[in-house]
Amino acid sequence: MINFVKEIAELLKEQIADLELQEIESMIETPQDAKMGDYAFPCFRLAKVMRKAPPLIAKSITDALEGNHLFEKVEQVNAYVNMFISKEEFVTDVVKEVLEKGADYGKSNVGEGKPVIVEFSSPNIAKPFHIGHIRSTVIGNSINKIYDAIGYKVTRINHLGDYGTQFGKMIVAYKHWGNEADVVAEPIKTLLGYYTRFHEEADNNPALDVEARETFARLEQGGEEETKLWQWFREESLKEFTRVYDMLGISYDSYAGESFYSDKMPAVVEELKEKKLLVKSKGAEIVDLEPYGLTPAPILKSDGSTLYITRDLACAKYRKETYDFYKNIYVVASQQNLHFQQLKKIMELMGYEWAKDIVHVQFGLVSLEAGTMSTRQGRVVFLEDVLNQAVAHTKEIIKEKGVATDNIDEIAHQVGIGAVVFNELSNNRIKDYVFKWDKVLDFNGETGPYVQYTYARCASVLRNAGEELAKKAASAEIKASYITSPSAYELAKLIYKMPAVIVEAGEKYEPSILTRHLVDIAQGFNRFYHDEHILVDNEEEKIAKLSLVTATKYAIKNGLALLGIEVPERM
RNA sequence: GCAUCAUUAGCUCAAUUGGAUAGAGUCGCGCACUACGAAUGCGAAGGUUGGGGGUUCGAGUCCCUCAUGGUGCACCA
Repeated sequence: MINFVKEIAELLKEQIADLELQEIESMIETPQDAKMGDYAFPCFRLAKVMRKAPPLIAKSITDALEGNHLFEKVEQVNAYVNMFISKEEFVTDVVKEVLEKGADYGKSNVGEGKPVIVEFSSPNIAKPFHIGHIRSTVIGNSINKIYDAIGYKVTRINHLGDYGTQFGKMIVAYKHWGNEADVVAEPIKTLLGYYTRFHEEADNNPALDVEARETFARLEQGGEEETKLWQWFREESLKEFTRVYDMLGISYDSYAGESFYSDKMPAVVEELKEKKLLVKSKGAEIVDLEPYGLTPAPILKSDGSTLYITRDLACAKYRKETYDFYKNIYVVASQQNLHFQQLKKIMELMGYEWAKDIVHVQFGLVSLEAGTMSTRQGRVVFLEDVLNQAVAHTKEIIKEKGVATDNIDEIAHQVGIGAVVFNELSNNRIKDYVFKWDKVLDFNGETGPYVQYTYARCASVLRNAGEELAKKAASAEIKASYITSPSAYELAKLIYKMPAVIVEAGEKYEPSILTRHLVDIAQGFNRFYHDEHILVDNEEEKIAKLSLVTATKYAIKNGLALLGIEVPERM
């Protein structure tokens, strides 16, 4: 496919000797309003080097570019050079490219196979998997897919919260009041019940806390009974998590959680001591980060036991040794900002230059209308319930609309789950939001179902055209002059832009950039669909238009796949 | 108190990282189903980009300051 920006930059370079090619390339813009051209070049910055008024520079560049086969028209407006690409050439190029690449359209190799780790979801064992967990889970999944698509070698890790003093409490509670059958029937709700009961009883009975600490100590030392119980809790919890992951179509390369690093901590602590970073303070062993504007990081408690950050230090080292990562990405809430700042700083102080490759992809808080979520106060919405509700709601709509299908369950699943995921990936990660049922279940406007509907519409047109024509549209030479109308051309431009959008979404760890672009493509198609009749009598025209429909279909399908969303052929 | 993130149309959010007249969706209003799917499209309306300074050819974007809100501030994870 022609790289227009590059081609234009080379043409401009002939006119502007004072700037580097790369700089010129970065200055080329695509105007917000199509009336001002496909590409624009602002000349303000040239005024100083060229010692001429910007509009005059723009004029001379415009004159020089005019007549080049690449352009249909070149205009000077004030300090801007507005360039209009030759439409037929452009549309032919885009459609051909998409049809050739098919399922691979949108992929690239900017990563050159470099290894990247994405840690995401990472729920705590024996705690409910609620709507707040959707963020890390869905954003992380998408970042994985995007990095894979732009040529990195990704490793997907679920860093389970399966370690810490809380498990001492859990084991004690189970031994006092537990029942095996209840745990098997409903693991998380039951275990959570034990956990809250422990806290209630411990308020009046401090002996329980002592017992919990001792129990955890035995667990750390590999005590047989404790280990067995802990493993059982872990397995049962994981079964519940997996149910949700299956619904979302998510899988992992590794479930190495916190406990995995328990035997790797002593070495790191030793290393910190050797490098004289560890100091004693108020009974604990800490790393003093005050010179760097951070609060001190405790590494060992007064009783010598370890902490969350101790494990994360061991974890980062292990990952570097095991995967030799180019980037180690943590998709974790912004609340843990300080933790990751400390982690990076300590790695840096230890002399690891790759500390800079630790990336904290943070996101805002999800709350409920009643306030922030609190499992103890029963103020919580379970993710599984949201997914099930969305699927059920979709099923009703499908019935209502009388969609002719014999796999209503599959479609309801694709659309219902897709709606929830798309909604999550629509906004900037950093924004806080309040979960509202009617918003998740609203399928009009800029939503997942809207984009999926557009896909189904493409599929429908191609079905109506018949297999033979659809095949021709996917392979034959097309008469591009039939698809250069404003709406067809705008649609082609949006499809052309998608691979670059995917790279940008990856570089910024921001799937919403892709989500929004898919809405643009869907809007572009629906406008085209309304403006023009596709299945006309003239066969050449029909095939040309169908090829654009086919290209749109691929773009939407491939794009949604990177968000972790499937597409229905009808809905 | 310190740190940090946010604040853009009634509501939910964009804005090519300093560029042209700040754009979408939604709510409400007015239209369009006897063409290929109305989970759609079109039109009108809606703005002192939280306030105030500054930097420059040019600021929603960068700097300072104030206000409001979220989050975090050593032995939880």
